Amino acid sequence: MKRVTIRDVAALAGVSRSTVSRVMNGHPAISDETRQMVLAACEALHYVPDVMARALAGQGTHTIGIVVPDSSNPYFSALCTAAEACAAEYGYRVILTNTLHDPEDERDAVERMIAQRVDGMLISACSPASQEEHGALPGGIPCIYWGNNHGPHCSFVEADNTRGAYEAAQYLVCLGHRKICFLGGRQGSRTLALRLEGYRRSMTQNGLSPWEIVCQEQTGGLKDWCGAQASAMFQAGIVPDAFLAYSDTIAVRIIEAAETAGLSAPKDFSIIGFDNILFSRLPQIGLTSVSQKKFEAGRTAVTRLLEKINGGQGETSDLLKPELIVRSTCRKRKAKER
Amino acid sequence: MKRVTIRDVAALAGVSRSTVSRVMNGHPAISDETRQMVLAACEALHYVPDVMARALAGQGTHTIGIVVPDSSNPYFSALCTAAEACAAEYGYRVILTNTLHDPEDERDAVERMIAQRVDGMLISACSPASQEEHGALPGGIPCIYWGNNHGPHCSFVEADNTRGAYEAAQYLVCLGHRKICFLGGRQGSRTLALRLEGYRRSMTQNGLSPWEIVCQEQTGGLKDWCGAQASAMFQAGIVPDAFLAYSDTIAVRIIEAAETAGLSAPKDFSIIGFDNILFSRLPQIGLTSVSQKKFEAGRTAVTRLLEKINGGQGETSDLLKPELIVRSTCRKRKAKER
DNA sequence: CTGAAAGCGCTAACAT
DNA sequence: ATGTTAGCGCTTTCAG
Repeated sequence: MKRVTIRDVAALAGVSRSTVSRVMNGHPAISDETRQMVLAACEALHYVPDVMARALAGQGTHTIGIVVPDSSNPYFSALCTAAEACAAEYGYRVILTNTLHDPEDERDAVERMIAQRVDGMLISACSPASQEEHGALPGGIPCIYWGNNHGPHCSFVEADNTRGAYEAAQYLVCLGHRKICFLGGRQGSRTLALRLEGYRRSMTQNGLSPWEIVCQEQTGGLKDWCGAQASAMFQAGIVPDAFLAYSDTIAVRIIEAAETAGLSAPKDFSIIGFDNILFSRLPQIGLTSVSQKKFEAGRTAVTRLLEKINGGQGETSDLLKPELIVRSTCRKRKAKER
Repeated sequence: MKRVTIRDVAALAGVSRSTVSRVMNGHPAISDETRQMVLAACEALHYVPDVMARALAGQGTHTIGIVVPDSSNPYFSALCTAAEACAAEYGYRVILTNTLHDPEDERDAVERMIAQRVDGMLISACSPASQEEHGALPGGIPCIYWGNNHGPHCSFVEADNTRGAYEAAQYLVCLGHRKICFLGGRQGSRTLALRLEGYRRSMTQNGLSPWEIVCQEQTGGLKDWCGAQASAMFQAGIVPDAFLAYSDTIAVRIIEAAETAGLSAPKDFSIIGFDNILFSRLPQIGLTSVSQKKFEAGRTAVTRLLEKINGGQGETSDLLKPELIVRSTCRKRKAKER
């Protein structure tokens, strides 16, 4: 079955190719009669305009590129799905790449997106450094950064992480916890920096000392690393009053490690995660978590990007207010326990 | 920053455009000297060949299209991520669309993929009917169907659902359960049909009567629907010995509904899910599940697709053997309980 | 080994 | 209101 082109339609309808093109693009100056003819021909032939050719001829591609570290991570998965759905509403397609947290892959991905002539990009960089490295590349093509790992001078949509971490930490302090351990995140991540900032502010304000366990390696499985750290900790008999985990997935790993060591939350320690991903709400998990409003973030990012694509100028920045979803992994520490 | 084209490179290197093209494509008949020149020029200009133009000129797009019902579903999310990773290894990009289980969206998606000139497609259809409807469309472009909702005469990669369901049901029977309820799935889904087949075979073999609760509506949230069914059931005081849930996500909903009604697994009933998704392994869930080897499925599908793209003929079919992952949502029913 | 020229499918002035 | 004519950036015979 050969590809059906605009010529075929033109031939069948007995008009010129431009006329067909005009009909396809809703050009006003077309007689109703010919429009019918053409439409009928399209129908008969199952004609679908070739996006490549169209793009080449100067129209946009109606495609937006999404670059994320790992779309199987529920957090990104939600973001991507929301974005895809929102983009589809506006007639945009989405092309997706995972960088697996590798700055080199990230750079390649951005280049390939450009080669693909995406009309715009949604990027969640590995780190501000990696973002700045390829920041110049898009040259003109609109770009919104997702999450917090971006350098200065660019448009972004991010959750207010500092505030989220601060409020979570305050909550733990109010519950009477004093030895509060922040666990997880990769050194160099701005998200991490922001969350640590909120955490530290709370610690300082309450006269407590920060206790931070952060991954220094730049590649490899962060979750596994964190799980191992937690295990080691419990094995050594060290149990904080509470954990502020870098993410829900990490919180779950910590809880897992704890179970193995015969401990559990909230009995032996309280724990809060970040992101409020899908399974945190399961009664069996009931993880108290700082919610990032992923769906809203996905939509906002696409909306902003589309604004830019359609001529919007200037840098935009959306700071989404996080929300502490209280469930059942934290409990009040009684005075005598301290 | 203007787009840099092959002319710019040609000009800088002092050669013709064809020569640049040859270098870019690793054509053998090129003197080392000119190759160096050209490569240097590319480097200097940050030249990246335009994928659109290249596609238009007859080369493939090195893009594969993925059409799934819902990529935020952990099952598809895993599949997509595996596929994306595998495709990337071979230098292929991936473009993704969610159909949200709407046959019309599905058809549109397939058409758009064709318009995008994808070199091949991975499709997880809503139902065999919807697949057959657009089955003719791809006309020549290679296509692998994922999962079980495909009609006859097409290449596919699927898990052996019948066997999986059969073995799961047998396991429940061995545990001493007799009132075993199959809950979930959408009428018309072939996956459902296959699972039911396995379930029924086991029931019949053991002289038990099937008890099936299946969603008849063709759109809308399946998970919510199932949750509601389970709630209604518990509210009415009906509690099976065991559930065979259509999927893990549905199993979790059932468990949730149970908790609300003051019941829990495996105390009050046993339950097995399908898919062994990410969170089923969490100790807090510990859901016994029929594992679908999603990662392997993703890779196999891409591999087969690439074989086809590179000239492979004929229909392929991979039936992946499922595996029952025993965790802690099932228990032996004591004789006196019967 | 390299260049010139034709064309992939479509759009966008410019004519008519 | 419609047809004509150039390209868009690249590959690919076909000559040299």
